[in-house]
Amino acid sequence: MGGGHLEDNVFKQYLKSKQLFRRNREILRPSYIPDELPHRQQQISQLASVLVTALKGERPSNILIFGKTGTGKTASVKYLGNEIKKADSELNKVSFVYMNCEIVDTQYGVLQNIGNRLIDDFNERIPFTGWSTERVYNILRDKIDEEKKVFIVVLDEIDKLVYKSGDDVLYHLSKINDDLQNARVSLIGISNDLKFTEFLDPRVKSRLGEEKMVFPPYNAEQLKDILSQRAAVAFDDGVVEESVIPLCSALAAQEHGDARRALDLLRVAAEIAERNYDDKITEAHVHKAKNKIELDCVTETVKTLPTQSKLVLMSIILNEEKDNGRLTTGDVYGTYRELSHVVGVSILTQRRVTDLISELDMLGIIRARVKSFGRGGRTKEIESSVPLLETKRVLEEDEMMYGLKNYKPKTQTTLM
DNA sequence: TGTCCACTGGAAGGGAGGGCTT
DNA sequence: AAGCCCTCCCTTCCAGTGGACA
Repeated sequence: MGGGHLEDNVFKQYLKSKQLFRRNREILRPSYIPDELPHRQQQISQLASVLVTALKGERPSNILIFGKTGTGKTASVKYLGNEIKKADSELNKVSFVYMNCEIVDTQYGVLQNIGNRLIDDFNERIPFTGWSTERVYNILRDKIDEEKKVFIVVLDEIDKLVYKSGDDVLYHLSKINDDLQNARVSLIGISNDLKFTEFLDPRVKSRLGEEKMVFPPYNAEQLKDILSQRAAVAFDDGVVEESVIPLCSALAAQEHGDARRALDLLRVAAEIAERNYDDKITEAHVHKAKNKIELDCVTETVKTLPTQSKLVLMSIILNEEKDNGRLTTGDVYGTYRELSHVVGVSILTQRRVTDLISELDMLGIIRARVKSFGRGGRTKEIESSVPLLETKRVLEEDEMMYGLKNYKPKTQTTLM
């Protein structure tokens, strides 16, 4: 490095740049649980009034909590979990087990997971596969019953579990108290789908929903309070321009009052500002953040798709690029067969591909609606709902798809 | 009014892949 | 090694269907 003037030194910008985050940026992550949850006092005290029974050594009623994403359900429950642990630290009569059923979504998985939380000895752990479910249940039951204790088991995203694996586990868990001599178990189910209880066995439904609560969405004002509270800890005074927090709140309020979204907007805006070496967070950063979040979300989902789904998605995109009117399952399947042949993977049946299409629809990557074309038959009408070029680029990054660069499908879709 | 198309989506089950048990 | 168990991904089979057209 020759003796350059500081002006043209590569480190110049770094030296000049200012650290925007005062502390750990975790504070702006939705998973962070602050000491106080604004605008959730009512829900928290209602929950507390039910759960306090546990501290008296008796079983609290089971609770079902409903509310859209980002309405503070998980945060409130975890917050109470911590409070209970504090209150119980001397007596140690209560155990709090939290589990996310989107990650653990099988009967076996749920039982195994709860069981292993209670087993310290590594050698006694329940293996993630191999045993019969009944055996896992028996171990779990015995383990729970060892002490006179109250177990509060939280099943977050419980609807996912029910849709995937039915209600057998819930049946057993909600009835486990009949098999216990000493301990007591109470369940807290968290769901953002109000209707999932319709899929439950009536007995399970009534046992699980002894208490029900709904978390309403936050409005823009409330979101502002939440953001201000966290921003005050995360940033120094004056770093956040005045209009930034109201803007984040307003944008998130449009998305059914999603606090998670509001926090993400603010955090990503700050990150963008930091990367640009700006010393303030402005509205422009928030708008950029909004686009980035949306695009990242798509990119991430597409990237993590299994190969076969990627091929199906690619087929849809290629067809759409040709733009020949409506796109049906048959068209997509035709192209899909072609592509699979080109890249040399096994070709799935149309039945299976229908399911993959439905999955893509559920992920929000495409839109697929069943429609009847009279004599033309009844089938899904498909259109992608992501930016074509970007998505295609992401798909092409997959080694599997190398052979498809610049590939033009041959299948002629019949024109309208 | 009925026909008939091009699928849809449920049911059942196979088999591979993880792993435990004896 | 043989015999289990549980889950995932997939196939086979098939009754069912909305609505344009004859």
